[in-house]
Amino acid sequence: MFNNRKRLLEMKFEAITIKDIAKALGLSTSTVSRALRDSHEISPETKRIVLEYAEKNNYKPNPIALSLKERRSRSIGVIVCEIANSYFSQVINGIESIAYDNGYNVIIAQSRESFEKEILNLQYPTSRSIDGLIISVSTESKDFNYLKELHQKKMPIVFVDRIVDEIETHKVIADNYTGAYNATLHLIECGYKRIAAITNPFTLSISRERLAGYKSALTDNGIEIDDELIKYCQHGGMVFSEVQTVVDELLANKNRPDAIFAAADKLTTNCLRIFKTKKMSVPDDIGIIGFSNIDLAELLNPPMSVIRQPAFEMGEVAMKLLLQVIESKRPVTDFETKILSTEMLIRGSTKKLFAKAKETV
Amino acid sequence: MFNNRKRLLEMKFEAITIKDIAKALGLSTSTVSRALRDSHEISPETKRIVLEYAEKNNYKPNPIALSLKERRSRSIGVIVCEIANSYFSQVINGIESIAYDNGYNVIIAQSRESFEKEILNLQYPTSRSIDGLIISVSTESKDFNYLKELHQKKMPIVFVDRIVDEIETHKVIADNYTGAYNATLHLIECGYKRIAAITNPFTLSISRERLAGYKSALTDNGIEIDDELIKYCQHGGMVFSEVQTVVDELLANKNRPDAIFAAADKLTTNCLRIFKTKKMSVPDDIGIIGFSNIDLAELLNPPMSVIRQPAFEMGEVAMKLLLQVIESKRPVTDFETKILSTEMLIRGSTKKLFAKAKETV
DNA sequence: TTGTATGCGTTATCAG
DNA sequence: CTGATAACGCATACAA
Repeated sequence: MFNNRKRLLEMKFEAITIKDIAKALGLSTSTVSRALRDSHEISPETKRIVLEYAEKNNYKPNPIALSLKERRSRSIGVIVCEIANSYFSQVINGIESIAYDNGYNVIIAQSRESFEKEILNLQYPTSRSIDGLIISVSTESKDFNYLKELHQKKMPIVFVDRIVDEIETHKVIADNYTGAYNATLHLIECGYKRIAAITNPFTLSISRERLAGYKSALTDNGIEIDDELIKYCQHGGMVFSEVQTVVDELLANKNRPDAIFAAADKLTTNCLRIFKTKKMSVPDDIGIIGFSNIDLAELLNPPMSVIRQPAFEMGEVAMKLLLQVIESKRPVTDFETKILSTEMLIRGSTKKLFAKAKETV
Repeated sequence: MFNNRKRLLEMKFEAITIKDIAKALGLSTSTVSRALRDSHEISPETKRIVLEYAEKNNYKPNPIALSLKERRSRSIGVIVCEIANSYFSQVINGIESIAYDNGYNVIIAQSRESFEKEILNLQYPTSRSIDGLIISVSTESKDFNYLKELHQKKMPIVFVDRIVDEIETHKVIADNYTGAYNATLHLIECGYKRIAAITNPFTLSISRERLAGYKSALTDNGIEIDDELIKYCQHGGMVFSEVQTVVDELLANKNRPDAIFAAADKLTTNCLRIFKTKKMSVPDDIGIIGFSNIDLAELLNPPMSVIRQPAFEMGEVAMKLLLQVIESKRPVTDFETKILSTEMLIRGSTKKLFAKAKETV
């Protein structure tokens, strides 16, 4: 490739700058700048001329130059494990909507449940091109030093869903404990006795919270907790075979579970996929309930009930909190944890079972 | 709020700059800059010192300053109507994956099917803070002058899915014609005679392509096209009531259709939702097939078949094309339109009908 | 091999 | 009311 740089410059559109306006109008750049910002110390006549010329030539301030000067980019970073996950895409939807209303850009990156990618994603934009960060940590992440450092350096951070307890900043989560408790309770009320749980690694806050709810529901109803019925998926269900393995283990159990509680979106989806390939009907062969935010779920009369998180709202709340910090309407020390309620959608065959169970009472 | 600006400066972390390193080491900024870039004209000793100091103090170049200097931001813009739509979230997934591999940031904005928002979203980042744009136009957009202007100004643009014919640039689409043709054919083969179509406005390329496929399949099989059976949703199904209205119109038809072809993700989903509220079972009362990329669809033994677009791949291809243009590995005049195949997933009751139809042949 | 000066586009400070 | 100058952080042409 020959003189690439020069060619680039030739080809690329050169937008009009303040300097161009100044030259064309025989003014100084500072006058033009002030006129454009409608400063009171500029004569109406000059203002008119400048504004007119700017309008006609479609002048737009260069956001990058502004960012350099103001040391703020008016953009925020969002890191989630996966965009094409209905829960996270709904969260992002909420974030974007508030960001848009406030003139902020949203830069998105996926960790794909990999700690390494999370760090890499953090590094570049983090250094100085984003004003704040909304993050849901990956299943793989155990070492949060990088985030801690960032936080100490005063980067505004808001955690959504998968939070880090040790870092004191704003957090937005669903009421995972209650959600899991009610889900497990529902299975119990349907008549199931041996209820297994498939969950993400214990390193994730959501796993701990949901597992606690699951356990409480069991003990509150006089069912003993069997650790053999609790299975962890290290990669959060990103690797299909992983879910397959734990399900196989469960089904091979001498004392096979009669129901499963899936503690995360991806796990729920993959569980269903497995039962499909095994040609097992759910919940005739096995009862199942899981966290899920997939849109179509409620439409297709699926064979299971789901716990749904207020994803869009969580995104909105997270972005609002982040804005408060960025625009320092709120000191960094005054942080809070917002807990939003989950919703349980009871339907399909579980519903019938549930009704039957109620009848016999 | 008192001296906000000053407070901001105090609070905000000031990252280390080249200037700081130079001062600390008693060197000039240019020497430091060159040492960091591993220039050959710097002595190994100096390099070592600089690199060591930079490492120790966790120096990171300021991306914004770099952008200003190099007149490129290493970030691209993506505009879709809705992120929380499984098709688009999968496209974005593909875009992000290629962008990440090449060190690009992805800035996302939603038009929410509104032309006004599309323009507004375009304006800010477009001016100079993105190096390229991937866009899927909104249902509302009829006037593409803004995009044309952008294109003339040499902003690299790639269209995905919903393209603009008049603008000569790279385009990535699914084979909508064939997808719609096969979908309609499938309904015909299932024994349906009066097949309605619910579609987005004709202004969208996908609507035109899909409707053409639908019509061809009908005429090829000796079925007359009935314009009363073709219904348009001006807001692309974003407004639920809109879909409800057209479905009601169809069902109120003296000569009621026995099947429906839904020509877009959102329309398919909302059709199902309507039949659910009407307590109509699909396809016992009415046959239905539609475009849909929802993940769970294949898992729940849904009552319908779907046409699926290769969303992730479309995103990947779009980003690769965009990179070629941005890094001028390819002249702007040499553009191409990539057409990727759709996939039809036949299942549920439609499958049984289909099998029965085949038997009787 | 290193340093000085300049510019990227903008705004703020100070001077006129 | 307006203009010259410096600065934001970095890279590079030119000097030494």
